[in-house]
Amino acid sequence: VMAVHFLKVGEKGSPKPEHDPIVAISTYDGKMLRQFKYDGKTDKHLIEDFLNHVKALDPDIIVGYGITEDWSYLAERCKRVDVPLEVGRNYAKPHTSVFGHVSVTGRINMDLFHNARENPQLTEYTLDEYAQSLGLSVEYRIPEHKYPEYLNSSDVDRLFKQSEEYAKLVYRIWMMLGDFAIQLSQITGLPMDHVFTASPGHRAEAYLIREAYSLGELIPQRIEKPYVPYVGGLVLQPQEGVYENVSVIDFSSMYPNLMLKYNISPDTYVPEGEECGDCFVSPESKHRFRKDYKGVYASMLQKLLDARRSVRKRLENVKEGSVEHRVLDARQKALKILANTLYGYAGWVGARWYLREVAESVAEWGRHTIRMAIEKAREMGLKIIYGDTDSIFVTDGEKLKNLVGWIESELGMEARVDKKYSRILFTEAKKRYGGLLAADGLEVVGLEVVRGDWAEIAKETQLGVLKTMLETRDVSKAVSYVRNIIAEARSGRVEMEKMIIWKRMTKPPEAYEVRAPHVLAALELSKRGWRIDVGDKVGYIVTRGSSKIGERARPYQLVEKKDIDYEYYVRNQIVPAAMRILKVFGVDEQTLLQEPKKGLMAFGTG
DNA sequence: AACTGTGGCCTAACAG
DNA sequence: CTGTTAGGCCACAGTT
Repeated sequence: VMAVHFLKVGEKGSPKPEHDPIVAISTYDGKMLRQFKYDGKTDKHLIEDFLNHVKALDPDIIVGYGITEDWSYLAERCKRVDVPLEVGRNYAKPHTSVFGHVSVTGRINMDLFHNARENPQLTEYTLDEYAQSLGLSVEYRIPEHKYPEYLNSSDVDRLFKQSEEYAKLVYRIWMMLGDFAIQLSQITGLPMDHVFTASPGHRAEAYLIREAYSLGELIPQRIEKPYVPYVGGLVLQPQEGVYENVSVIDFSSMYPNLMLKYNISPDTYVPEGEECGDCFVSPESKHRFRKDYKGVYASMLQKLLDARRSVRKRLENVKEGSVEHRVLDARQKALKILANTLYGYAGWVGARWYLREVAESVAEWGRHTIRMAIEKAREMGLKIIYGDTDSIFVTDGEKLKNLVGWIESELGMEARVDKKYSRILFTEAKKRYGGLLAADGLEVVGLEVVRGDWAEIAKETQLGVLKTMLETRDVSKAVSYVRNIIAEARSGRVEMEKMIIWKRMTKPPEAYEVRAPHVLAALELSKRGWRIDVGDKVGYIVTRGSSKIGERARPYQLVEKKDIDYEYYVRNQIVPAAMRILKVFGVDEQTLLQEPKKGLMAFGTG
């Protein structure tokens, strides 16, 4: 395995291969750290040395972060300095293959960036942020926009050092994720360097192709089909309030198990007008699925679930932390992800095995199942607080076991008490609640606290309020807590970072028809030479003025503290976030907006 | 002509 | 994949 890092420096904005030579290439193979440096005149020699090193080392796997782009950068540089980019085993150049992946003939070319892109929690998608999300600690780094400054200073060695560290970091990450990639490749049949690049849908499809082949089934062509929406999972309306001792019953892998149980599959579906003597019939649309042979979906799921069961069994007898444990754990994770993907795959119009009736029937049987469970729970005298798709929130503890037993014996579905809340708060909204887990800790679902598009100051306030109310139920304490934060904000005693609102770009800035705040901020950035890509997160701060909010939203990099519109943050961020919780206790906005009492609390935080 | 309120629409982010 | 919530823009209608 060879990990590689390319150090590129853009004198004006992001580096361009047309005029910015490669400054250094660092490689690490677990033992040897190598670096090829710019000689001050041309990058011809460092590229040649690097290519010779690759030839000598002859790695099976080349791994990088953003290496897909690096190869095309290197290709352009090679053209300019007249060096053939022979890195493949047949001396071929890297070339584009499927899913936008770049292949190096004879070697496995892994781009960890594609794995990072799958993690929606990341905001900047830098290697450092990605490493941190995997639990690796990262020391101070020179930020990219300062590279040119360092390049022309006596501190240039720190830049080279950093590139070496990056190569080592990439290697370490590969050591953590390699097993998972190998397992995913083995199960799906996708080449290993495609598994991170391919979407979950393509991964499921690769596996289905294997399964169909082994069953002697024909593989459907990819044909454009009309998109017809269908109804999904059932969500119960919660009653606003605080509840004590609430248990959550979860159906385990509900959709996969339903597909298995009713043999729901494109090849077992009986179209309208055709005869079927003995079929499973979906509860609402009356779609029919034959029983006389097992469909591709069911047989794929059967294999996945059986395999996972046996892997988990083997895991019990393997020492934690050992290589075998790591490999097995990676395998059971890969198996679970694939099983859970199949329902989404069935409803994806681009899928070879797409059939709306399949996805529709799965959702129907899901709603049917949960309705039956709710009905039974009520019959048993249990109170239903809430439920979403495959879970029900129930009060009381005694009869729970009976209910779970009934679900397993009468509905033929696996279910278990997943968690217990000692106290839980519901707003009038679905998919938004917070509670204290009996086991330990606060859990927040759907509320602003866990959303990425609210300013930190608002999220922090809401978390404080929620915690206070769940732990002490002391309304006046929560109110004075909010009043103090409002006072601090109004006097500008809040860090600027806490005022940034982040939004992800889903198309290029010019393509938007509505001039929303983040769009205008993105346009301003790109006007100033920043490159804004689809998928990038744009951070903006609302500044003072009387025009529309959008026009006052400016990229946080360009805002000075004195320009911040603190009143906007009070009215549109802090108060709404706090009110979401406090409304439940009858507090109104005016109460929050009053001056804080000049008691100990008010002075305690100054 | 400027202002205000309303509802539809666009957009994003979450739950499962 | 669908279900759900929510903010802000924008066109429009009615008011001043």
